Amino acid sequence: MQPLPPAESLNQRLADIGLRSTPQREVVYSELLRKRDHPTAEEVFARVKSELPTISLATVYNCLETLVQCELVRAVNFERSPTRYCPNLRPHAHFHDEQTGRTYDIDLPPAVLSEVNQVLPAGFDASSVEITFRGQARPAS
Amino acid sequence: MQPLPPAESLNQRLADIGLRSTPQREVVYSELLRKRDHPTAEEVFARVKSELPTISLATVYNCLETLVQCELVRAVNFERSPTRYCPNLRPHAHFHDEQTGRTYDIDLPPAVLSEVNQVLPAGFDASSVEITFRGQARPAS
DNA sequence: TGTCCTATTTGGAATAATTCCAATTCCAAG
DNA sequence: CTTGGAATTGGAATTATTCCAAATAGGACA
Repeated sequence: MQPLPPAESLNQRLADIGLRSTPQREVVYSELLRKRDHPTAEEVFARVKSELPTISLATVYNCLETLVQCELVRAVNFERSPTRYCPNLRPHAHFHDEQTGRTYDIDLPPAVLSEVNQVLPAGFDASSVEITFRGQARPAS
Repeated sequence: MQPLPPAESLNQRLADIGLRSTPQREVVYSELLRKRDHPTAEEVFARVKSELPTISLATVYNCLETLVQCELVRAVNFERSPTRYCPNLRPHAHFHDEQTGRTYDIDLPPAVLSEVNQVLPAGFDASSVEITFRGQARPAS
């Protein structure tokens, strides 16, 4: 029950949903894993160009969308700013620092998650819940 | 400690932050209160035109932004879809029905809200938290 | 190995929501 | 009245993203 190494798990997940493994998908995914600072598509694009100089922005968007479908990556939205991408698979909330714009992952204990889900009245069936804080961060770490 | 009637409270809030009361702001606000279905700016624009035929879309955006500053209205974002506006001042989460696109307010008991806020490590000071469910709704009401 | 078929990538155009801007218009105070 | 700042207006600009049609790339199979 160890997590698979990234490349393994990517190839596996792609195969699971009938998609191919490609250099573009691999590079985009490993870039997300390398620097987990919730980059935008444009930022990922800039970063992967050194590895794959001919990659296009459209492909970066495609790959990111594919990774989201594979459930290896979460798309995160703050207000109207560009979508950011996050390869953290543990249940977590996001904290958006209003001064710096930085985003932090906040682990969500199962107990809290289940209490949150209990606020839903009968007839509401949630497939996902997203919790987003905004404020000022001065993290110890 | 009764809530003030809407117009009162709007004029009050505007005055508090040094802004004027205008027909546009009043009409936009009362339209939000009249049909609380989380309309987009375009939808508000369409609805207020009968009352104020010369109002412009830019003004609707301005007014909505002003109401948000007054803290009489919350801006709600789902993924990348257009911002929706919500005049519900009670602490609540949003439930986004993936089939119909409809949005429901879900009351948040203070206990849940405070438990959610407790997941924040030291050094994280949240000014607001937004909880969004996605899924399928078949509400009793 | 070569061929074919389809998935994928690519670049550029198109779209959609929102913001910007400069020119009026509107008030409210003096 | 006049005047100064606030607010509104219409249209242009911006930004993130999606769309699209053409080119490329891989894998299956003869």
